[in-house]
Amino acid sequence: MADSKPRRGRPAGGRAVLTRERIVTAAVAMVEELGLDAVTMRGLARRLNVDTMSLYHHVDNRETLLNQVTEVVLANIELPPATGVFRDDVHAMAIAFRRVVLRYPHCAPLVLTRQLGSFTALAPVEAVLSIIRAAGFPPDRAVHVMRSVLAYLIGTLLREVSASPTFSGQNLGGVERRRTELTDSTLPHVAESAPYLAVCDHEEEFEFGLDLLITAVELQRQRQ
Amino acid sequence: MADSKPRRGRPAGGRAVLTRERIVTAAVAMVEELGLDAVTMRGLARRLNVDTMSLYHHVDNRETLLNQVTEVVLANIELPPATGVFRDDVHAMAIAFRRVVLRYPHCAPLVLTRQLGSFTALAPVEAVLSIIRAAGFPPDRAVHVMRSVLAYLIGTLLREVSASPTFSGQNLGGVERRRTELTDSTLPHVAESAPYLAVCDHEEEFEFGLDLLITAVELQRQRQ
DNA sequence: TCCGGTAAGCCTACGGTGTAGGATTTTGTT
DNA sequence: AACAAAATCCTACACCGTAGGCTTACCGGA
Repeated sequence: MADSKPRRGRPAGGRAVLTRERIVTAAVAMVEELGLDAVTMRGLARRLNVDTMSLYHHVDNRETLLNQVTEVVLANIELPPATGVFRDDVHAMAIAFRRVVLRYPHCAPLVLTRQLGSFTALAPVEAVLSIIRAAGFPPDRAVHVMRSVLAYLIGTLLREVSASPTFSGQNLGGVERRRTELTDSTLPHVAESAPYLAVCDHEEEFEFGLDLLITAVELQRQRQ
Repeated sequence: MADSKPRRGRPAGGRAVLTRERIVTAAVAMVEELGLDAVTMRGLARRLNVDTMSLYHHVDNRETLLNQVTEVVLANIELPPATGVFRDDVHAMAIAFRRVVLRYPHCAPLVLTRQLGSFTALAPVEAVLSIIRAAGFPPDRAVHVMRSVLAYLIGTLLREVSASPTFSGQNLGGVERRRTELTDSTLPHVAESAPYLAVCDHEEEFEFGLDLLITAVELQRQRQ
Protein backbone atom coordinates (compact mmCIF):
# COMPACT_ATOMS: atom_id res chain seq x y z
CA MET A 1 0.00 0.00 0.00
CA ALA A 2 1.73 3.18 -1.13
CA ASP A 3 0.85 6.21 0.89
CA SER A 4 2.28 8.86 -1.40
CA LYS A 5 -0.22 11.41 -0.18
CA PRO A 6 0.45 12.89 3.26
CA ARG A 7 -1.65 11.30 5.92
CA ARG A 8 -4.28 13.08 7.88
CA GLY A 9 -5.10 12.88 11.53
CA ARG A 10 -2.69 12.10 14.30
CA PRO A 11 0.80 11.17 13.19
CA ALA A 12 1.43 7.44 12.89
CA GLY A 13 3.57 5.87 15.58
CA GLY A 14 7.00 6.57 14.17
CA ARG A 15 6.51 10.17 13.22
CA ALA A 16 7.80 12.95 15.38
CA VAL A 17 5.12 14.64 17.39
CA LEU A 18 4.70 18.33 17.08
CA THR A 19 5.34 20.18 20.31
CA ARG A 20 5.22 23.73 21.46
CA GLU A 21 8.89 23.44 22.26
CA ARG A 22 9.81 22.01 18.85
CA ILE A 23 7.95 24.87 17.21
CA VAL A 24 9.57 27.58 19.27
CA THR A 25 13.03 26.12 18.79
CA ALA A 26 12.52 25.98 15.06
CA ALA A 27 11.25 29.54 15.13
CA VAL A 28 14.38 30.77 16.90
CA ALA A 29 16.60 29.06 14.36
CA MET A 30 14.52 30.39 11.52
CA VAL A 31 14.65 33.95 12.79
CA GLU A 32 18.41 33.76 12.93
CA GLU A 33 18.72 32.24 9.48
CA LEU A 34 16.25 34.31 7.55
CA GLY A 35 15.45 37.33 9.65
CA LEU A 36 12.37 38.26 11.61
CA ASP A 37 10.03 39.20 8.78
CA ALA A 38 10.84 36.04 6.86
CA VAL A 39 9.45 33.89 9.64
CA THR A 40 5.87 33.21 8.67
CA MET A 41 3.55 30.59 10.00
CA ARG A 42 3.52 28.94 6.60
CA GLY A 43 7.26 28.94 6.27
CA LEU A 44 7.72 27.65 9.78
CA ALA A 45 5.29 24.83 9.13
CA ARG A 46 7.07 23.95 5.90
CA ARG A 47 10.35 23.74 7.78
CA LEU A 48 8.77 21.36 10.26
CA ASN A 49 7.17 19.28 7.51
CA VAL A 50 3.78 20.02 8.89
CA ASP A 51 0.66 21.76 7.79
CA THR A 52 0.40 25.41 8.69
CA MET A 53 -2.66 25.02 10.83
CA SER A 54 -1.13 22.29 12.93
CA LEU A 55 0.99 24.93 14.57
CA TYR A 56 -2.09 26.55 16.02
CA HIS A 57 -2.77 23.53 18.20
CA HIS A 58 0.35 24.39 20.18
CA VAL A 59 0.66 28.12 19.74
CA ASP A 60 -1.97 30.81 20.14
CA ASN A 61 -0.86 32.99 17.28
CA ARG A 62 2.22 34.50 15.68
CA GLU A 63 2.52 37.33 18.18
CA THR A 64 2.67 35.13 21.25
CA LEU A 65 4.96 32.74 19.41
CA LEU A 66 7.41 35.61 19.05
CA ASN A 67 7.08 36.25 22.76
CA GLN A 68 8.12 32.67 23.37
CA VAL A 69 11.06 33.11 21.03
CA THR A 70 12.04 36.08 23.14
CA GLU A 71 11.89 33.99 26.26
CA VAL A 72 14.11 31.30 24.84
CA VAL A 73 16.78 33.86 24.10
CA LEU A 74 16.37 35.44 27.51
CA ALA A 75 16.71 32.06 29.15
CA ASN A 76 20.09 31.64 27.50
CA ILE A 77 21.70 34.40 29.51
CA GLU A 78 24.52 32.88 31.52
CA LEU A 79 24.37 34.73 34.76
CA PRO A 80 27.89 35.09 36.16
CA PRO A 81 28.47 34.47 39.86
CA ALA A 82 28.63 37.62 41.93
CA THR A 83 32.00 38.67 43.32
CA GLY A 84 30.73 41.37 45.64
CA VAL A 85 32.64 44.11 43.85
CA PHE A 86 29.92 46.37 42.56
CA ARG A 87 31.68 47.60 39.46
CA ASP A 88 32.78 44.14 38.38
CA ASP A 89 29.40 42.57 38.96
CA VAL A 90 27.45 45.15 37.02
CA HIS A 91 30.00 44.92 34.25
CA ALA A 92 29.83 41.14 34.12
CA MET A 93 26.07 41.23 34.07
CA ALA A 94 26.05 43.71 31.21
CA ILE A 95 28.55 41.65 29.26
CA ALA A 96 26.44 38.54 29.75
CA PHE A 97 23.41 40.34 28.45
CA ARG A 98 25.31 41.68 25.48
CA ARG A 99 26.71 38.27 24.69
CA VAL A 100 23.34 36.60 24.45
CA VAL A 101 21.92 39.42 22.38
CA LEU A 102 24.80 39.17 19.93
CA ARG A 103 24.46 35.42 19.76
CA TYR A 104 20.92 35.92 18.48
CA PRO A 105 21.27 39.16 16.57
CA HIS A 106 18.10 38.74 14.56
CA CYS A 107 16.09 37.97 17.67
CA ALA A 108 17.56 40.99 19.38
CA PRO A 109 14.86 43.47 18.37
CA LEU A 110 12.40 41.18 20.11
CA VAL A 111 14.43 40.87 23.27
CA LEU A 112 15.16 44.57 23.45
CA THR A 113 11.69 45.72 22.60
CA ARG A 114 9.18 43.48 24.30
CA GLN A 115 8.53 43.83 27.99
CA LEU A 116 7.57 40.47 29.36
CA GLY A 117 6.47 39.77 32.88
CA SER A 118 7.14 36.05 32.87
CA PHE A 119 9.43 34.27 35.24
CA THR A 120 12.16 33.84 32.64
CA ALA A 121 12.12 37.55 31.96
CA LEU A 122 12.27 38.30 35.65
CA ALA A 123 15.36 36.21 36.36
CA PRO A 124 17.82 38.76 34.96
CA VAL A 125 15.98 41.48 36.84
CA GLU A 126 16.48 39.54 40.03
CA ALA A 127 20.19 39.20 39.33
CA VAL A 128 20.67 42.90 38.67
CA LEU A 129 18.66 43.90 41.69
CA SER A 130 20.67 41.59 43.88
CA ILE A 131 23.90 43.23 42.75
CA ILE A 132 22.61 46.72 43.38
CA ARG A 133 21.08 45.86 46.72
CA ALA A 134 24.37 44.29 47.79
CA ALA A 135 26.00 47.64 47.10
CA GLY A 136 23.83 49.16 49.77
CA PHE A 137 21.08 50.90 47.84
CA PRO A 138 17.60 50.81 49.35
CA PRO A 139 14.99 48.92 47.30
CA ASP A 140 13.45 51.97 45.66
CA ARG A 141 16.81 53.37 44.61
CA ALA A 142 17.85 49.98 43.37
CA VAL A 143 14.96 49.93 40.95
CA HIS A 144 15.92 53.34 39.62
CA VAL A 145 19.51 52.33 39.12
CA MET A 146 18.52 49.11 37.43
CA ARG A 147 16.20 50.85 35.04
CA SER A 148 18.88 53.36 34.12
CA VAL A 149 21.44 50.70 33.37
CA LEU A 150 18.89 48.63 31.49
CA ALA A 151 17.85 51.60 29.40
CA TYR A 152 21.44 52.19 28.42
CA LEU A 153 22.00 48.54 27.55
CA ILE A 154 18.88 48.41 25.42
CA GLY A 155 19.84 51.58 23.61
CA THR A 156 23.39 50.57 22.72
CA LEU A 157 22.54 47.02 21.82
CA LEU A 158 19.68 48.13 19.64
CA ARG A 159 22.10 50.31 17.74
CA GLU A 160 24.66 47.58 17.53
CA VAL A 161 22.42 44.88 16.13
CA SER A 162 20.64 47.10 13.67
CA ALA A 163 23.76 48.86 12.45
CA SER A 164 24.77 48.37 8.87
CA PRO A 165 27.98 46.38 8.37
CA THR A 166 29.45 49.54 6.89
CA PHE A 167 28.92 51.37 10.14
CA SER A 168 30.42 48.54 12.11
CA GLY A 169 33.72 48.80 10.32
CA GLN A 170 33.71 46.20 7.56
CA ASN A 171 33.63 47.43 4.00
CA LEU A 172 36.11 50.26 4.22
CA GLY A 173 34.99 51.78 0.94
CA GLY A 174 31.58 52.40 2.46
CA VAL A 175 33.16 54.00 5.48
CA GLU A 176 35.09 56.41 3.30
CA ARG A 177 32.01 57.36 1.34
CA ARG A 178 30.06 57.91 4.51
CA ARG A 179 32.83 60.02 5.97
CA THR A 180 32.88 62.41 3.04
CA GLU A 181 29.09 62.59 3.19
CA LEU A 182 29.33 63.77 6.77
CA THR A 183 32.14 66.17 5.99
CA ASP A 184 30.03 67.78 3.27
CA SER A 185 26.92 68.05 5.41
CA THR A 186 27.34 71.79 6.12
CA LEU A 187 26.97 70.96 9.81
CA PRO A 188 30.23 72.12 11.37
CA HIS A 189 30.48 69.78 14.32
CA VAL A 190 29.28 66.82 12.34
CA ALA A 191 31.93 67.58 9.75
CA GLU A 192 34.57 68.01 12.39
CA SER A 193 33.80 64.63 13.98
CA ALA A 194 33.12 62.89 10.68
CA PRO A 195 35.94 60.35 10.97
CA TYR A 196 34.59 59.22 14.33
CA LEU A 197 30.95 59.34 13.32
CA ALA A 198 31.48 57.27 10.19
CA VAL A 199 32.38 54.12 12.07
CA CYS A 200 31.59 52.56 15.40
CA ASP A 201 33.59 50.11 17.45
CA HIS A 202 30.60 48.72 19.24
CA GLU A 203 32.47 47.02 22.03
CA GLU A 204 34.48 50.12 22.86
CA GLU A 205 31.34 52.20 22.72
CA PHE A 206 29.56 49.75 24.96
CA GLU A 207 32.32 49.88 27.55
CA PHE A 208 32.58 53.64 27.45
CA GLY A 209 28.99 54.36 28.32
CA LEU A 210 28.77 51.52 30.78
CA ASP A 211 31.80 52.87 32.61
CA LEU A 212 30.20 56.29 32.75
CA LEU A 213 27.06 54.90 34.30
CA ILE A 214 28.81 52.68 36.82
CA THR A 215 31.04 55.51 37.91
CA ALA A 216 28.06 57.76 38.46
CA VAL A 217 26.24 55.11 40.43
CA GLU A 218 29.24 54.45 42.64
CA LEU A 219 29.56 58.14 43.28
CA GLN A 220 25.94 58.41 44.28
CA ARG A 221 26.31 55.53 46.69
CA GLN A 222 29.19 57.25 48.45
CA ARG A 223 27.22 60.45 48.85
CA GLN A 224 24.31 58.69 50.39
CA MET B 1 -23.57 64.79 -17.58
CA ALA B 2 -23.40 62.91 -14.32
CA ASP B 3 -19.96 61.64 -13.44
CA SER B 4 -20.97 59.30 -10.67
CA LYS B 5 -18.06 56.99 -11.36
CA PRO B 6 -14.64 58.20 -10.24
CA ARG B 7 -12.69 59.75 -13.04
CA ARG B 8 -9.51 58.37 -14.41
CA GLY B 9 -6.37 60.17 -15.38
CA ARG B 10 -5.11 63.42 -13.97
CA PRO B 11 -7.46 65.09 -11.52
CA ALA B 12 -9.70 67.79 -12.99
CA GLY B 13 -8.81 71.38 -12.12
CA GLY B 14 -10.56 71.72 -8.81
CA ARG B 15 -9.45 68.51 -7.16
CA ALA B 16 -6.62 68.44 -4.70
CA VAL B 17 -3.40 67.16 -6.16
CA LEU B 18 -1.67 64.26 -4.53
CA THR B 19 1.75 65.16 -3.22
CA ARG B 20 4.52 63.35 -1.46
CA GLU B 21 4.04 65.77 1.39
CA ARG B 22 0.29 65.25 1.61
CA ILE B 23 0.88 61.52 1.71
CA VAL B 24 3.50 61.65 4.42
CA THR B 25 1.46 64.02 6.55
CA ALA B 26 -1.55 61.75 6.29
CA ALA B 27 0.64 58.80 7.16
CA VAL B 28 1.88 60.49 10.33
CA ALA B 29 -1.66 61.28 11.41
CA MET B 30 -2.77 57.78 10.60
CA VAL B 31 0.03 56.18 12.57
CA GLU B 32 -0.94 58.22 15.60
CA GLU B 33 -4.63 57.44 15.25
CA LEU B 34 -4.53 53.77 14.44
CA GLY B 35 -1.07 52.52 15.29
CA LEU B 36 1.82 51.52 13.11
CA ASP B 37 0.58 48.16 11.87
CA ALA B 38 -2.78 49.58 10.92
CA VAL B 39 -1.21 51.93 8.41
CA THR B 40 -1.39 50.12 5.11
CA MET B 41 -0.99 51.49 1.65
CA ARG B 42 -4.58 50.63 0.94
CA GLY B 43 -5.88 52.27 4.08
CA LEU B 44 -3.78 55.34 3.53
CA ALA B 45 -5.07 55.68 -0.01
CA ARG B 46 -8.65 55.30 1.21
CA ARG B 47 -8.08 58.07 3.71
CA LEU B 48 -6.82 60.33 0.93
CA ASN B 49 -9.71 59.39 -1.38
CA VAL B 50 -7.31 58.04 -3.89
CA ASP B 51 -6.50 54.74 -5.48
CA THR B 52 -3.86 52.70 -3.74
CA MET B 53 -1.49 52.68 -6.65
CA SER B 54 -1.55 56.43 -7.01
CA LEU B 55 0.57 56.63 -3.90
CA TYR B 56 3.38 54.87 -5.69
CA HIS B 57 3.82 57.83 -8.04
CA HIS B 58 5.09 59.84 -5.10
CA VAL B 59 6.51 57.25 -2.75
CA ASP B 60 8.88 54.39 -3.49
CA ASN B 61 7.33 51.85 -1.17
CA ARG B 62 5.97 51.44 2.31
CA GLU B 63 9.36 51.10 3.94
CA THR B 64 10.74 54.37 2.65
CA LEU B 65 7.43 56.03 3.38
CA LEU B 66 7.92 55.10 7.03
CA ASN B 67 11.40 56.59 6.84
CA GLN B 68 9.83 59.83 5.71
CA VAL B 69 7.35 59.64 8.56
CA THR B 70 10.31 59.31 10.88
CA GLU B 71 11.90 62.39 9.39
CA VAL B 72 8.79 64.47 9.86
CA VAL B 73 8.76 63.64 13.54
CA LEU B 74 12.48 64.28 13.84
CA ALA B 75 12.06 67.64 12.13
CA ASN B 76 9.61 68.65 14.85
CA ILE B 77 12.23 68.70 17.56
CA GLU B 78 12.43 72.22 18.92
CA LEU B 79 16.08 72.69 19.60
CA PRO B 80 16.49 74.93 22.62
CA PRO B 81 19.11 77.71 22.50
CA ALA B 82 22.35 76.82 24.22
CA THR B 83 23.16 78.55 27.51
CA GLY B 84 26.75 77.43 27.80
CA VAL B 85 26.12 75.52 31.01
CA PHE B 86 26.88 71.93 30.09
CA ARG B 87 24.44 70.26 32.43
CA ASP B 88 21.56 72.52 31.52
CA ASP B 89 22.14 72.24 27.80
CA VAL B 90 22.31 68.47 27.74
CA HIS B 91 19.24 68.35 29.91
CA ALA B 92 17.29 70.73 27.70
CA MET B 93 18.28 68.78 24.63
CA ALA B 94 17.14 65.52 26.18
CA ILE B 95 13.85 67.05 27.24
CA ALA B 96 13.27 68.38 23.74
CA PHE B 97 13.87 64.94 22.32
CA ARG B 98 11.57 63.34 24.83
CA ARG B 99 8.86 65.89 24.17
CA VAL B 100 8.71 65.21 20.47
CA VAL B 101 8.77 61.46 20.99
CA LEU B 102 5.86 61.68 23.41
CA ARG B 103 3.96 63.94 21.07
CA TYR B 104 4.06 61.15 18.49
CA PRO B 105 4.01 58.07 20.69
CA HIS B 106 2.97 55.67 17.96
CA CYS B 107 5.68 56.94 15.64
CA ALA B 108 8.23 56.60 18.42
CA PRO B 109 9.32 53.05 17.59
CA LEU B 110 10.27 54.36 14.16
CA VAL B 111 12.19 57.33 15.48
CA LEU B 112 13.99 55.31 18.12
CA THR B 113 14.77 52.35 15.92
CA ARG B 114 15.72 53.59 12.47
CA GLN B 115 19.11 55.09 11.90
CA LEU B 116 18.82 57.65 9.17
CA GLY B 117 21.69 59.53 7.61
CA SER B 118 19.65 62.35 6.14
CA PHE B 119 20.15 65.99 6.90
CA THR B 120 17.06 66.15 9.11
CA ALA B 121 18.34 63.26 11.15
CA LEU B 122 21.75 64.86 11.47
CA ALA B 123 20.50 68.17 12.82
CA PRO B 124 19.95 66.89 16.37
CA VAL B 125 23.33 65.19 16.20
CA GLU B 126 24.91 68.50 15.34
CA ALA B 127 23.19 70.17 18.28
CA VAL B 128 24.35 67.56 20.76
CA LEU B 129 27.88 67.57 19.44
CA SER B 130 28.04 71.33 19.68
CA ILE B 131 27.07 71.19 23.34
CA ILE B 132 29.65 68.56 24.16
CA ARG B 133 32.39 70.23 22.19
CA ALA B 134 31.64 73.50 23.96
CA ALA B 135 32.30 71.68 27.23
CA GLY B 136 35.83 71.06 26.07
CA PHE B 137 35.80 67.46 24.88
CA PRO B 138 37.90 66.66 21.82
CA PRO B 139 35.95 65.49 18.76
CA ASP B 140 36.52 61.77 19.28
CA ARG B 141 35.45 61.90 22.92
CA ALA B 142 32.48 64.03 22.01
CA VAL B 143 31.20 61.28 19.75
CA HIS B 144 31.54 58.72 22.51
CA VAL B 145 29.68 60.89 24.97
CA MET B 146 26.96 61.64 22.48
CA ARG B 147 26.42 58.00 21.69
CA SER B 148 26.20 57.12 25.36
CA VAL B 149 23.60 59.75 26.06
CA LEU B 150 21.68 58.84 22.94
CA ALA B 151 21.68 55.18 23.85
CA TYR B 152 20.22 56.01 27.24
CA LEU B 153 17.55 58.24 25.73
CA ILE B 154 16.53 55.63 23.22
CA GLY B 155 16.35 52.96 25.89
CA THR B 156 14.20 54.91 28.34
CA LEU B 157 11.90 56.37 25.74
CA LEU B 158 11.40 53.02 24.12
CA ARG B 159 10.28 51.67 27.45
CA GLU B 160 8.07 54.66 28.09
CA VAL B 161 6.15 54.58 24.83
CA SER B 162 5.67 50.85 24.75
CA ALA B 163 4.72 50.55 28.40
CA SER B 164 1.23 49.40 29.22
CA PRO B 165 -1.00 52.05 30.81
CA THR B 166 -1.05 49.85 33.88
CA PHE B 167 2.68 50.15 34.24
CA SER B 168 2.55 53.89 33.77
CA GLY B 169 0.32 54.37 36.78
CA GLN B 170 -3.26 54.58 35.53
CA ASN B 171 -5.59 51.73 36.38
CA LEU B 172 -4.66 51.19 40.00
CA GLY B 173 -6.32 47.82 40.15
CA GLY B 174 -3.88 46.54 37.56
CA VAL B 175 -0.98 47.92 39.56
CA GLU B 176 -2.13 46.08 42.64
CA ARG B 177 -2.48 42.81 40.76
CA ARG B 178 0.93 43.23 39.20
CA ARG B 179 2.48 43.99 42.57
CA THR B 180 1.20 40.79 44.15
CA GLU B 181 2.39 38.88 41.09
CA LEU B 182 5.89 40.19 41.68
CA THR B 183 5.70 39.53 45.39
CA ASP B 184 4.77 35.91 44.74
CA SER B 185 7.48 35.36 42.15
CA THR B 186 9.81 33.42 44.50
CA LEU B 187 12.57 35.85 43.48
CA PRO B 188 13.59 37.54 46.73
CA HIS B 189 14.82 40.87 45.44
CA VAL B 190 12.02 41.18 42.94
CA ALA B 191 9.56 40.55 45.73
CA GLU B 192 11.29 43.04 47.97
CA SER B 193 11.15 45.78 45.35
CA ALA B 194 7.73 44.80 44.06
CA PRO B 195 5.99 48.06 44.98
CA TYR B 196 8.59 49.99 43.00
CA LEU B 197 8.74 47.55 40.11
CA ALA B 198 4.99 47.48 39.64
CA VAL B 199 4.75 51.07 38.49
CA CYS B 200 6.96 53.57 36.75
CA ASP B 201 6.91 57.33 36.91
CA HIS B 202 8.51 57.77 33.53
CA GLU B 203 9.50 61.38 33.96
CA GLU B 204 11.18 60.76 37.28
CA GLU B 205 12.93 57.73 35.83
CA PHE B 206 14.04 59.74 32.86
CA GLU B 207 15.54 62.44 35.05
CA PHE B 208 17.23 60.00 37.36
CA GLY B 209 19.27 58.22 34.69
CA LEU B 210 19.97 61.38 32.77
CA ASP B 211 21.34 62.98 35.91
CA LEU B 212 23.56 59.98 36.47
CA LEU B 213 24.99 60.23 32.99
CA ILE B 214 25.52 63.96 33.03
CA THR B 215 27.26 63.76 36.38
CA ALA B 216 29.59 61.09 35.11
CA VAL B 217 30.40 63.07 32.00
CA GLU B 218 31.13 66.21 33.98
CA LEU B 219 33.39 64.25 36.24
CA GLN B 220 35.29 62.84 33.31
CA ARG B 221 35.77 66.30 31.87
CA GLN B 222 37.33 67.54 35.08
CA ARG B 223 39.78 64.67 35.19
CA GLN B 224 40.96 65.32 31.71
C1' DT C 1 -4.56 76.63 -32.60
C1' DC C 2 -3.22 72.13 -32.60
C1' DC C 3 -0.45 68.35 -31.03
C1' DG C 4 2.37 65.33 -28.76
C1' DG C 5 4.84 64.15 -24.49
C1' DT C 6 4.50 63.40 -19.78
C1' DA C 7 2.91 62.87 -15.39
C1' DA C 8 -0.90 61.64 -12.55
C1' DG C 9 -4.47 58.79 -11.51
C1' DC C 10 -6.95 54.34 -11.92
C1' DC C 11 -7.70 49.18 -12.60
C1' DT C 12 -6.45 44.42 -12.66
C1' DA C 13 -3.90 40.82 -11.07
C1' DC C 14 -0.31 38.05 -8.55
C1' DG C 15 1.74 35.95 -4.88
C1' DG C 16 1.95 36.34 -0.29
C1' DT C 17 0.06 36.80 4.84
C1' DG C 18 -2.55 35.25 9.49
C1' DT C 19 -6.02 32.43 10.93
C1' DA C 20 -11.26 30.72 11.49
C1' DG C 21 -13.93 26.46 10.82
C1' DG C 22 -14.53 21.90 9.82
C1' DA C 23 -13.29 17.10 8.21
C1' DT C 24 -10.35 13.16 9.31
C1' DT C 25 -7.51 10.07 11.63
C1' DT C 26 -4.94 8.17 15.51
C1' DT C 27 -4.28 7.46 20.33
C1' DG C 28 -5.39 6.28 25.05
C1' DT C 29 -9.18 5.07 28.31
C1' DT C 30 -12.84 2.66 29.70
C1' DA D 1 -15.05 -2.90 21.48
C1' DA D 2 -16.64 1.70 21.97
C1' DC D 3 -15.69 6.24 22.59
C1' DA D 4 -13.65 10.86 23.78
C1' DA D 5 -9.74 13.65 23.12
C1' DA D 6 -6.11 15.29 20.57
C1' DA D 7 -3.49 16.01 16.62
C1' DT D 8 -3.27 16.68 11.82
C1' DC D 9 -4.70 18.49 7.51
C1' DC D 10 -7.72 21.03 4.08
C1' DT D 11 -10.48 24.86 2.51
C1' DA D 12 -11.52 29.44 2.54
C1' DC D 13 -11.58 34.42 3.74
C1' DA D 14 -10.05 38.89 4.13
C1' DC D 15 -6.28 41.24 3.95
C1' DC D 16 -1.45 42.87 2.42
C1' DG D 17 2.44 45.18 -0.89
C1' DT D 18 3.14 46.17 -5.40
C1' DA D 19 4.19 45.14 -10.78
C1' DG D 20 2.25 46.39 -15.23
C1' DG D 21 -0.73 48.60 -18.24
C1' DC D 22 -4.49 51.81 -19.44
C1' DT D 23 -6.71 56.44 -19.47
C1' DT D 24 -6.91 61.04 -18.86
C1' DA D 25 -5.59 65.94 -18.00
C1' DC D 26 -2.16 69.25 -18.28
C1' DC D 27 1.65 71.93 -20.53
C1' DG D 28 5.26 73.49 -23.85
C1' DG D 29 6.41 74.11 -28.47
C1' DA D 30 5.13 74.61 -33.38
